[in-house]
Amino acid sequence: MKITAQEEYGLRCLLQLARAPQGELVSVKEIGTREGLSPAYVEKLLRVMSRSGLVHSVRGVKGGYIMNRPPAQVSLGEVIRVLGTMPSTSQICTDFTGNQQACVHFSDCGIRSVWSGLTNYIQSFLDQTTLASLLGQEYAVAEQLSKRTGNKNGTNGTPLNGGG
Amino acid sequence: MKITAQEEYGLRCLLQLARAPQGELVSVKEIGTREGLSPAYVEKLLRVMSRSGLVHSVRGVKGGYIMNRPPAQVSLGEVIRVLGTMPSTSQICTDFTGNQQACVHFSDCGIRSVWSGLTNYIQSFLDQTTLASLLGQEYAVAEQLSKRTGNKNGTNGTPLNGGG
DNA sequence: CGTATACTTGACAAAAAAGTCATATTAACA
DNA sequence: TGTTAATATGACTTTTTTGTCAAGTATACG
Repeated sequence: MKITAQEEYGLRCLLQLARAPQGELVSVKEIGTREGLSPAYVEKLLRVMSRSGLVHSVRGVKGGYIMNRPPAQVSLGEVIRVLGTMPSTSQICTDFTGNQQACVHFSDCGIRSVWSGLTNYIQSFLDQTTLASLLGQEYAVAEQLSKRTGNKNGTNGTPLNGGG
Repeated sequence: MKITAQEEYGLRCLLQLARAPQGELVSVKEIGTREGLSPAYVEKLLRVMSRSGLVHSVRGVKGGYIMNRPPAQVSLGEVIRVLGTMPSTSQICTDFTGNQQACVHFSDCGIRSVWSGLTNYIQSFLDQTTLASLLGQEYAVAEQLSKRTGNKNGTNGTPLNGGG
């Protein structure tokens, strides 16, 4: 069970966009500097998200990337599905390289059921988490209000779980 | 988010041992045949589990592999921790190759908290699932009873989730 | 226009994971 | 005690994933 590099770094880059004031573009170079990643790599990750409509890009001098939807309306599940290789429930076992007979046709294959159960379980966690919540509740609220008050910069809130 | 090959195939091999009648050794060759995997690969996977005490090996002519504990007393979580590279909560971000400043010291790193929350969430699912339950409830019961009745062969039961 | 800045693209290089092989060791059994 | 069947091990090859590069295209601005 593993979080892939593409998911980890892709999410980091996306959060940089999520943190930017509404409507403001952020350049690849800027994100690279903030996250300590090479611009070429950041570019690659952003491109994946751009192609799937998660972010929007603007070329040319003053160009950059920007989120297509506000962070409160994007779930982690969506991001991970775009960046990663999370198997959809229906794909479980279809790319198994072993004995398909033993896997698909016999009823004593205990694997499919756990993997699909686990996958659903994880998806439900991810789908219930929005990017805004990752930036802290304060930020999420600030975002909602920003359209009215003009206060744009959320600093930090309570994390989901005090990890170390 | 990905289930690694080692986890997938390692678990399959382990389940073959779990299905074997109590006290009976199963050879690598036999497992390979049943799962459609090469003996060399099965060997490698079993070795990992052997070194960490999940299974026991017996060399020589009538040798083979056998579980160290009954399937009802082994959790999926334990198996996955042995086979895979699930990050422990404390490791989250320590192997991040980017800007550690941005990750560790700033409070606006929303990553650590989600990853550790997600990791805990997954672990709790895995820790609550025993190998016996993967073989179907009937089997789990049969196992418990086998010491008294001598009925050793559980066939199949209801999967956790009708995946496909 | 021309130039500087930024995204776009596909090919490539490096690293990690997956899977194989040859060889050594152990134990049963005739 | 020699043969056979099995595990043990580490080096090796292949495949996949990560990450880089160089050349191209679009846009702002002087």
